[in-house]
Amino acid sequence: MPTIDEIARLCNVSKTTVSRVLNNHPYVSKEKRDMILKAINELDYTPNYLARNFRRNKTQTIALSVPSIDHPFFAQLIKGVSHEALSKNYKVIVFQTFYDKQTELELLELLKHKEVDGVILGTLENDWDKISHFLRYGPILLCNEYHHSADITIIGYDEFEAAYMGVVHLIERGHEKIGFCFDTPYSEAQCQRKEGYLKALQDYNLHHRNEWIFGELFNIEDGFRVFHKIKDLKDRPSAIFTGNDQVAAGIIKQAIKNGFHVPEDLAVIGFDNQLICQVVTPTITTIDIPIIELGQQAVLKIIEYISGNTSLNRNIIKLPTSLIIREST
Amino acid sequence: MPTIDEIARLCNVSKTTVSRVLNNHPYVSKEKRDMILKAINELDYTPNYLARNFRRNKTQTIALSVPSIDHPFFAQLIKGVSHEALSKNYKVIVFQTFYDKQTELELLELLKHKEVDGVILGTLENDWDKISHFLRYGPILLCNEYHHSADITIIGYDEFEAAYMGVVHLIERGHEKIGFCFDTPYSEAQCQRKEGYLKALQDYNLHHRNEWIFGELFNIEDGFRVFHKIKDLKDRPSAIFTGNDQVAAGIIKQAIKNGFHVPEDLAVIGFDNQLICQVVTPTITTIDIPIIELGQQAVLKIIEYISGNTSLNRNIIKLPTSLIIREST
DNA sequence: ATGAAAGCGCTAACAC
DNA sequence: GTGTTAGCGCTTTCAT
Repeated sequence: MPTIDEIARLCNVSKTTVSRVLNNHPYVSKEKRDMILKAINELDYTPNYLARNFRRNKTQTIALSVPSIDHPFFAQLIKGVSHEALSKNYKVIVFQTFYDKQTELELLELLKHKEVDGVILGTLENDWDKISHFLRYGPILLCNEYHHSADITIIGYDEFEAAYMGVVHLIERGHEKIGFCFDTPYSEAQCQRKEGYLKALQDYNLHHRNEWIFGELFNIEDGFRVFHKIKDLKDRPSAIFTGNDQVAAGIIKQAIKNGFHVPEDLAVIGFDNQLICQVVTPTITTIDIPIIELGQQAVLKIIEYISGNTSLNRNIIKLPTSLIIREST
Repeated sequence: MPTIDEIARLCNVSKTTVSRVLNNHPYVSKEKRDMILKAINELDYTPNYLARNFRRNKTQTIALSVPSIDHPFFAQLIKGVSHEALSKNYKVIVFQTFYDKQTELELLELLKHKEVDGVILGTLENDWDKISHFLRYGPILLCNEYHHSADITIIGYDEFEAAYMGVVHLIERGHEKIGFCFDTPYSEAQCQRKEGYLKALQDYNLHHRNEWIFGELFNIEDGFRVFHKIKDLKDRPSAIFTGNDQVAAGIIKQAIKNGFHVPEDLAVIGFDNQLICQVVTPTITTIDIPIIELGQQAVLKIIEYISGNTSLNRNIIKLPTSLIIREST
């Protein structure tokens, strides 16, 4: 591959001038510019980005963490982030934590090693004080997760309100015994949802039982399992807020198989508004989340920080959610 | 951040010695090694990978192209690739082509710019001669796509056999009028499937009609649409090979909605064995593909090429597939 | 408007 | 075993 020196030599100019042309700097005569451009074309020259990035001390890369790529919610988040990043000339490396603390810390090492310019955490496995320590190596922001005090930008939606909205919908459908599902108990986002659930019950003078609350639920198979737990209960809820379309689909599938009518015997509400909602019978009522926008916003913010235009500070951005009513409630 | 020079100065050694310790070279006295390790620890020093990679002329990054991330098949492929790459100390950047030729060529520019060390194409949008030109900048290999003559490693499975197996299953279930779906007509992989379909019909003395063959089918919504096309046919197929679980799910969903019995009125077979097969009613018969292994193999191969241990040549690797019989056939 | 020269942080060929 | 030295390809002062 030719280098900038060869172009310079060929054109009888200094490499400074070639560099100026490459970077669209002013103060290069049209004459020289044209000559250089011609040489670049003829030699099929491209700047070596490895060298350029080294010199500029920038990787033009951002890291995105997700628990697992093959989860529809995160696949969409990745899509949003990748698309926006690309249009801003950034590359994205996706890092799966598999819900593991250590793996998340390894991701943050990328920042320390100058392998990425910034990190978007789409999931949060460690306590914040383990993570904040890495802020001195580059910007980090939270997307789709929440922390009560971290001094960084947090991009998400109102988890409390979304859960409240869903549970109120169930109540308005006449349900008085409503269950609740979540994934990881240490997620503050999940805790906010639970508060929304409890607040809705309280506002309508309803009560819950602890045995109606189920944790560690992530996918369809978990939904299969939780249905059987519900079925075996002496005092069963008549409706359930699942917090996850996959879990909702799993519950519905097993419910039908076991002779339940949905929504009559068990109403189910999902979360995320994934395509699966439209394909399950009955179709699934759910909460729509603007996932793509979540990713876009995160990219725009992290680039702002990388460029140094803004200094890091606490900044909560909440995008709107909406209830999508279908057949399962 | 401290540099290698500071460590060297602190320890009264040359940076060469520090570098040797960093890279686990032999011939460093235990005494100096310990002293250097201690200094590294105290100063919280990490090598600057931007500099190291520049020096070594390696990015330690591979690119993976997929049509779209939020497609379950590709999400799993990404998962397989990422996981394997990580364990080999490579980063992965995922690139979505959105089935666009130009976007694919932009991805290959990464290779030219030295932004990645190698490329795994999980989809193929351009003619091969447009792509082969980039081989001089680094290794490229095909995963899940096929080309009749490209002189590179191609990792996939026997598309012909998989389709043949699926169609024979339908025939054995008593069907004589069998339809076929595909996504893009220019994909050689898809063409091989079609040949498998035709061969199966031929071996059992059956015929097809051109109106039973449907193209440009990718997702659930496309499945919705194709069902209506089938329904409106005067002479309808009684079974359909969809080549895609999402499409199968869409067809089934609409079929049920329109009073069809599945599989009695219309048998449907999917492809990929995604989780969706287990959640749709009836559950979907499909072809299982070892997607994760596909990704792993691709990574191992590309790293072999990057390391220069092997020179590029035509090499077809086909992993085994299997029929998973469920309720939709 | 242009060029000379320094240097980013690291590795490796070579000498001792 | 260890150090000296050159240099990867580029950008960026600074001088002219």
